[in-house]
Amino acid sequence: MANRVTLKDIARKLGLSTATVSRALADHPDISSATKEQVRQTAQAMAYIPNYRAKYMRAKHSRLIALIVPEMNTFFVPSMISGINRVVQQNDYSLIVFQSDNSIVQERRLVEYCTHLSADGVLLVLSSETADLQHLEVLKDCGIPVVLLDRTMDTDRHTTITIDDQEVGRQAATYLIERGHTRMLGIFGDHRQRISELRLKGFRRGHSEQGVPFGESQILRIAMISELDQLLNRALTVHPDTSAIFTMTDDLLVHTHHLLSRRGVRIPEDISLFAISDGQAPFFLHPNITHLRHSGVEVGERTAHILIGMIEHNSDAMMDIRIRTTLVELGSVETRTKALAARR
Amino acid sequence: MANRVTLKDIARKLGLSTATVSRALADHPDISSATKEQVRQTAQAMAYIPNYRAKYMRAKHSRLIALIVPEMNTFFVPSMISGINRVVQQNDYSLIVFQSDNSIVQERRLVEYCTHLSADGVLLVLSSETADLQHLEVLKDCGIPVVLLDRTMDTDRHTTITIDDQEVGRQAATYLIERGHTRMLGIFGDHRQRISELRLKGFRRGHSEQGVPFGESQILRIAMISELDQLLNRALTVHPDTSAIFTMTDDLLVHTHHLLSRRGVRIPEDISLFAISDGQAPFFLHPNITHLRHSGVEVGERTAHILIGMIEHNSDAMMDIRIRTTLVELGSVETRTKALAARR
DNA sequence: ATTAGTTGCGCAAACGATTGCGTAATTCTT
DNA sequence: AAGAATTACGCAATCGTTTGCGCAACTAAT
Repeated sequence: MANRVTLKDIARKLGLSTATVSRALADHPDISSATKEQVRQTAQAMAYIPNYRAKYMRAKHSRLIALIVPEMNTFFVPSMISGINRVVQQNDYSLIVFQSDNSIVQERRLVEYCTHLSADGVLLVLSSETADLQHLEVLKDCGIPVVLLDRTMDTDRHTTITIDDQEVGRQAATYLIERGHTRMLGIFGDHRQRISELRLKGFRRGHSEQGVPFGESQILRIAMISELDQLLNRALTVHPDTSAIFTMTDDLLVHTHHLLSRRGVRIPEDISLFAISDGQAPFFLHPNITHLRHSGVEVGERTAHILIGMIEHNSDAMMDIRIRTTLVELGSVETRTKALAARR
Repeated sequence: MANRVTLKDIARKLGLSTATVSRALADHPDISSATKEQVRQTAQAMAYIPNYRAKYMRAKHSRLIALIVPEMNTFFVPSMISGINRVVQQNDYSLIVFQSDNSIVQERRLVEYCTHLSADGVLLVLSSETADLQHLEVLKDCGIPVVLLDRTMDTDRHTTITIDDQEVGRQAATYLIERGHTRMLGIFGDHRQRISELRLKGFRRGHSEQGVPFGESQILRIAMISELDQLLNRALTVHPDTSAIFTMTDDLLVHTHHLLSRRGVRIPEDISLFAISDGQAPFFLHPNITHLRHSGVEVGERTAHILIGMIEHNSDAMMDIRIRTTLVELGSVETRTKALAARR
């Protein structure tokens, strides 16, 4: 509340005009170096702090980038934010983070709020309730570029950044099948999200390509983590011959890992475990988990670069970018030669 | 970039003045309900979006709350952010998150940036390099309230919110000693942080109160998680009779847990494990880890409430608030009756 | 010595909203 | 019916900057 020092104050003190002071501080060529030095010193002495709101009112931009995530889940999102943050800061923007709590109502509210703030760009990870992208039109109207990432939808009106979810699902199935696993469980997220359906689709395709049957009862769709316990128990009862489990996220991985351990299941001797992961959790679980690495930091960094590019070049070329994943082989998958032999 | 609709545009279209339009939209009693309705409709039709920067330039506030964290570590910070976020949103503020990467230089830069933004308040988790609080004076000068949380310093000039770190350290030691553990390892964070030193101090006191010796070689100070492996190995070699390990954070917990598992150590049969934790990780590790729960969400919520109180009541009563912790007994600590008997 | 060019600075408008004050038209009072 | 009170709106200043333009003073060129 303490009224801040303004350009006018400096100007008055020095007997100059605010225009001159402003230009001096901006190192404008019209101002003599003597004056510049003087202005700089008194600004310093008077503890002058520029008012960005006033500054950016005239400019058409705010150097603010908004990120809306459904939740700060424990694994992927924090690394993603780290990545985004780094790039955003490097380019002299600020990141403002919102959380939609997986609610479309909140998501709509937040998107609208971005326009109020005149954010220069918006990064959006869709909530699980989001069924269409109409609420993003207001951003288009304001000329605010949007990039959808991680949890996206099919769209030709927005740039999206994901991994090739279907391909990654296929790779997972293929990897396990090639190591002799023919009876496995696939644990997937909320089926309303495209990411879940794509990874599942790929997982199915991996099976069919290899001629391995894969039935509905081998699929677990987990909308809330608390459901996992019961569903996993049931599936393992129905399929006592399960030799491998695939989890499509870190959250699912760590909880599955725990439930298996509690059951006394040895990994990988009894059941192999394979995941899509940001690459942190696999290293503190025992044994370390073989996974397809999907780096949150990298996703964040690339996304931020792209958004900033869109902002600064005013481009709205719609792209659909796929981040590569890398296979990290650790100790959680066992090769079943017998089973393999039997199949041949 | 598409130039947005302003009050002036609406006014022109309706043959009114901007003043009337502004008041109509603000539901000012001076305006007739007929006019209000008309204005609201055209505003809607023209897709009018208020410009918050202009709005808040006159007001002395921005409804922006800044949070500076050293890093988005995988456990405590995300839950804390969730908690903060909830309260901030409920009170119609927005949260803007910055990351200092544990660098004092960045922290300084970010604090200064908060003044540029005219944030209404600042939440600060100190970086490990921060040795004094001088860089916060500029906030005081601007009348921006600050609350230090989680990783703080001794100060009588700022409100701080932590758990009673020393007491919690003491409780941890006491808990383990009462269950017959007299040879334990304590794993602590960066020693430059007060939080580490306090928890260690309490841990020591717990020992001395119970008359149990506790030497330097039983202490591991981990500034970077990569050092843990080597230091833990060495300590376990020096103290092969170690029957319990205490970790002061979730990060240290999960990595310690992994290293122990890799060594083939059974928990709790061979070594008991006890932690201070946000309460998530203990449930996905096997066995579940007995811990003193230190809820990030609660810390975040309470902190946000306090800061908002300071903002809105313009109070600068310096407080030092302690969040309570709760003991959650799960399966990672074994009672050593033999050892206990021997001691008596 | 006159013209032309440069240097250094101020005036004032503008960004988009809010708000104290003034005022015309209407309604109420007695 | 004349004054008082109310209603509904507009004028213009204001928040703190930036910036196009104008202009005086000085230097350089002819």
